[in-house]
Amino acid sequence: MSYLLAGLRAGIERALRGAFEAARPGLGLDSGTVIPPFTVEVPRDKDHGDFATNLALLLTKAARRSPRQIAEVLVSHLSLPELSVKEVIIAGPGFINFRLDPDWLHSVLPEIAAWGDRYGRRNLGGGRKVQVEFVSANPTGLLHMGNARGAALGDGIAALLSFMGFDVAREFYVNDTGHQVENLALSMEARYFQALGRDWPVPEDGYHGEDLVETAGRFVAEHGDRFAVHAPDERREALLRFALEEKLPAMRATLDDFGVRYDVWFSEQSLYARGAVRETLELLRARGHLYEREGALWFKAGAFGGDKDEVLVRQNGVPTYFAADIAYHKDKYDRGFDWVINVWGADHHGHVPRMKGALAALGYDPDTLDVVIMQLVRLYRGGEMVRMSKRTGQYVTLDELLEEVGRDAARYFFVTRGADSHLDFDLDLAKSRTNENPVYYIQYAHARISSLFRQLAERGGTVPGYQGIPDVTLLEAEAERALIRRLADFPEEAALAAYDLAPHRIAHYVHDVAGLFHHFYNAHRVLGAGEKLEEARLMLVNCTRVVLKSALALLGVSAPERM
RNA sequence: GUCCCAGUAGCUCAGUGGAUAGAGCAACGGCCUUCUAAGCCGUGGGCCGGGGGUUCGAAUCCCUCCUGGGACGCCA
Repeated sequence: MSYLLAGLRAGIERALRGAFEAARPGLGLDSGTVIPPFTVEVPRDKDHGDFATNLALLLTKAARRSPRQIAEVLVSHLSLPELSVKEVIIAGPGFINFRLDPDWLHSVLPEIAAWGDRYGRRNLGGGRKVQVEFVSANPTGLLHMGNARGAALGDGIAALLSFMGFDVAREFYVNDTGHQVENLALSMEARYFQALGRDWPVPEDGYHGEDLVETAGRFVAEHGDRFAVHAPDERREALLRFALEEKLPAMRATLDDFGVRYDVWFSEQSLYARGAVRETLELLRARGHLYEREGALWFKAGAFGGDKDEVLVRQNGVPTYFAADIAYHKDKYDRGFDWVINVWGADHHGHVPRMKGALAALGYDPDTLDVVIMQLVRLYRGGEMVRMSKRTGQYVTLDELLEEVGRDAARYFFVTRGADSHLDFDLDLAKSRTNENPVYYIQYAHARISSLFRQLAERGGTVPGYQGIPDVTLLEAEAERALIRRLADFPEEAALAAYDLAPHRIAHYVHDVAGLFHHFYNAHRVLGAGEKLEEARLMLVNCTRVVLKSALALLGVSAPERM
């Protein structure tokens, strides 16, 4: 709702609290009765007014009479000074409905025009530092569909929180050490010898992607066969370094093409290099949360809500991934983030309780860590599921997806569904240039408006803006009022989406706005509607453009001026 | 076996305590000498997986069962 509408809602809420207090004696409620957690919401059905509250329904037990009777008592004590509430009606089982003076809509467009591209922004965060970590793929190959969904989701969440006034940092955790990286080294070694004509198979659990064949080929071009005779450790080290120096910038470039820019690329290796892992282990040990068993060092995760205890240092003395991850999360808090959000694939959900447990063990509030668990992505082409297997190296990469369907469609499709729904990505739909495709439907609305403005400029006209607000009371057609009403929802929608860490709400909202615009556009002429009416409609159209553009920006989707 | 996610229109999914459950696509029927038809209008389509419970009120919360996916490693 517009800021004005939000104010009205807050005013109604206050008035209801006042009415509750005043109605205590009449309802036979003693002073110990607290007001129940009632809602003031916008009813789905327009006939039920602009706002409705369930307060009376929630008081039936305490007041021991029918909700409609309670509602009548409440309403008799209700005073709504200075609010543009036109009537209050008791309806249905006992809802109290508030109908606003319909003229309130007239204030929406001037409000949007005044805020411009800042319309919808809030300062709920007050500059609080929040970190969003997402993708964090192993630097061992190319980015796949799961990474892509994580990128779109994480970036969308970050954008929403930024819109809400948080100081947001986007971070990529680079797993540049450990078992997976060793696998990469061994896979590179195999591809290296293969390039030199030797029969040397890629390890069973190695990386079988074709990209390593090319990487090894470039290594040979640069270094020839001289590493063939080196000690294996040196050879693998050189191959690994070469691969990482190629893979990391490649992933960065891909994500850049996807419209995702990180503030920090955080190296896991760096945690070891500066002793952060050891320090964290010492801290946990000092707090009495570790013990040794069978030559390994264990964390008492079970005592902190985990399913079972977890190994932090193996028998062979090498810390586990989990140990490094704890050190990493401690580092996040040490850097001053007081809210930490991770976007993880569903295959990591079991990691959540022990990570939170580790934070609790270190003395942090585990509730300051939010982990958004994202379900898997399935690709469809021609109605058939595209089988993907990392082991065989057969999977569609993000690069290929961007090549095939383009950035906007990819970004939009990945955030159309809630994170905890499986995502079926229909490649044919995403790249179709027809009305089947929701991305183009929305972008088309923006392009149409832009086209209007081009023609207006050719006629020497200007878009009504900050000075000289036109007479918006002329916008009384149903299609106009419906569009204005929906534009008024934007700040509330953005706030709810941020609160739920759910960009898909914005995806649905912006589609809705586009639909209302197309409906309006088809029913009413803008240019040539008559001087006063044309001005008013231009203003409506411009405000629609502002909201479309802002909402699309939150999703990382462009707002084209032509299509 | 234990835990997590999902099950809503033919398909893909929104809606997670409110009043008569929505959208897109698909199906069917209309609208282009007029600001972009990548558009609009209309029609049909639902035991909200089954059962039980809590509540004035349940798609939404609880229990149980069924189905699909995922996790349960000194991998990450």
